[in-house]
Amino acid sequence: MTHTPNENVLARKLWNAGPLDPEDLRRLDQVIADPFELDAREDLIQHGEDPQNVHLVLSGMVCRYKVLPNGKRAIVALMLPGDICDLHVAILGRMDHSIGTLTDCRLVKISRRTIDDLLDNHPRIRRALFWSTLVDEAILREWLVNMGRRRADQQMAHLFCEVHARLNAVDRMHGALLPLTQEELADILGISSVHAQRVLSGLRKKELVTVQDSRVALPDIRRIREFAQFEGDYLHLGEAADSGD
Amino acid sequence: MTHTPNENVLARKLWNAGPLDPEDLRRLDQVIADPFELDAREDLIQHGEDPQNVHLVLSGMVCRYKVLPNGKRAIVALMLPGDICDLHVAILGRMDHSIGTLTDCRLVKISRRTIDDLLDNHPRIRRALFWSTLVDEAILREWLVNMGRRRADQQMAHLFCEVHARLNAVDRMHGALLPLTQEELADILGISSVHAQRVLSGLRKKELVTVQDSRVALPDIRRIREFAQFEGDYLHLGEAADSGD
DNA sequence: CGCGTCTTTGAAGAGAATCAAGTAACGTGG
DNA sequence: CCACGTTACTTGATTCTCTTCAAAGACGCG
Repeated sequence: MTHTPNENVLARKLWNAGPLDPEDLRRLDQVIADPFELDAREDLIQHGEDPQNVHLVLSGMVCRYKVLPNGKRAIVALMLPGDICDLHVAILGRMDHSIGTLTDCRLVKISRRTIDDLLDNHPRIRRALFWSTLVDEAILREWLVNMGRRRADQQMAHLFCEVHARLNAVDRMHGALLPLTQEELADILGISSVHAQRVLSGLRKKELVTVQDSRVALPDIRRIREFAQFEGDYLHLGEAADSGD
Repeated sequence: MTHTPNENVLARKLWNAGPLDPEDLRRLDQVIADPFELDAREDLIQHGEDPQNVHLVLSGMVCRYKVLPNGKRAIVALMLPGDICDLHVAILGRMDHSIGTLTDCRLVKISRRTIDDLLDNHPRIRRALFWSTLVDEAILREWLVNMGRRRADQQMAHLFCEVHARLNAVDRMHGALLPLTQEELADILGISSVHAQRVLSGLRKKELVTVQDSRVALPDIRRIREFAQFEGDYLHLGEAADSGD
């Protein structure tokens, strides 16, 4: 359907916003030319910094988080392959939160100059970047609804559905997702890790998820989507988000 | 300090992103030339629509909301004078939520064509619009933290502090804010209206807020900010957000 | 093996939802 | 002018979800 153009995850992600020209694709290939590796649980940027680079995820999982005065951590976004972590810094300046890896990652640094070039001289890419920012916002809105209005079990199921759909949009994946500890899961959902454990084992008992070495899989997408009241439209991925897998 | 350029609330808002040229200001004056009025509790756009216009708030208060299968409403954003309600539609297409007024409002419709013109041909305005989108995102992140991690009384106090700071950034206001019913307040905070009442009267008892005909005022900004653990940096307003009033 | 990290389970208690009544303020029509 | 309906606010009692504290089991690793 929306047949992605190449092996460049950034291009694949932005392709969801609409077709790009071969010239755009070449530019995007340059952008991801020089990746580097990072272990799990390392910070990319910390609150208050004013970094000169923007980061793109090629593989692995990265999160935005804030630490509260009482020491608790709130994870406010999950970045998957193809996601740009912090377009902010190119425009907003000082970081109002931190960014760190959850798993081992392959990443690319993009300079502010490159971002400015993409925004100023490549209208289709600019539009696509704007699109991805707006989608990020839509995801935040859904997380807000999720947190405020749903019980923890539905909320957790909803998160799984979302990650599943987002991974599908950049890379048809086969099998497992979410290499998260229960504490990280709790920090995303805004619940205690003890409760996260109980909720997760509840979902397992309902056979909505299976877990193998702290990796979650969804054996029956349709059923868990129904349970979570998951409506993928907010991801703005076209049919990709709606298809079972 | 950041002395706003004129009586145009859109220009004032965007001025927070950085200075604009006289030419930009003239263009923005054209944009808001033809306002219209709307009563409280009217929908501007509903979930699923694909509208041809974007809306700007000149006065009053507008909200984004989603309605859940169980009939409950979740308010996921508050738009104040100077805020553009739905840049989304110009880029994302189908609405994934609804937008409605909370109070009587003065608004402006902006056509998609105008938005495209601003984005394509006015680099400083484009940058400012991008800035405002990223600030909206930052606000959502803070709401998410607020909802997930703070007790309802701190959460409510935090909301009051935010609205106070945002109103100050476009228009030094004198006195009252938030003409909200307790049910609307509850729909923002993700709590029941009964609990909202108890929490509000708790804040009143602590003399952190005063209420007159369902309008909240903050008699001692410094004290309520401390209570709410409010740090205004996420609003990216420079000193405007930090000053008491 | 021992150590740390993560997971699992139990019991007690706080915060918020829900259900239920009752009060206050306001506009409307008789 | 008052009875009435409507809407918002207030209060109490009960129930539910989740937290906190505590401890024990599982797993991987030097």
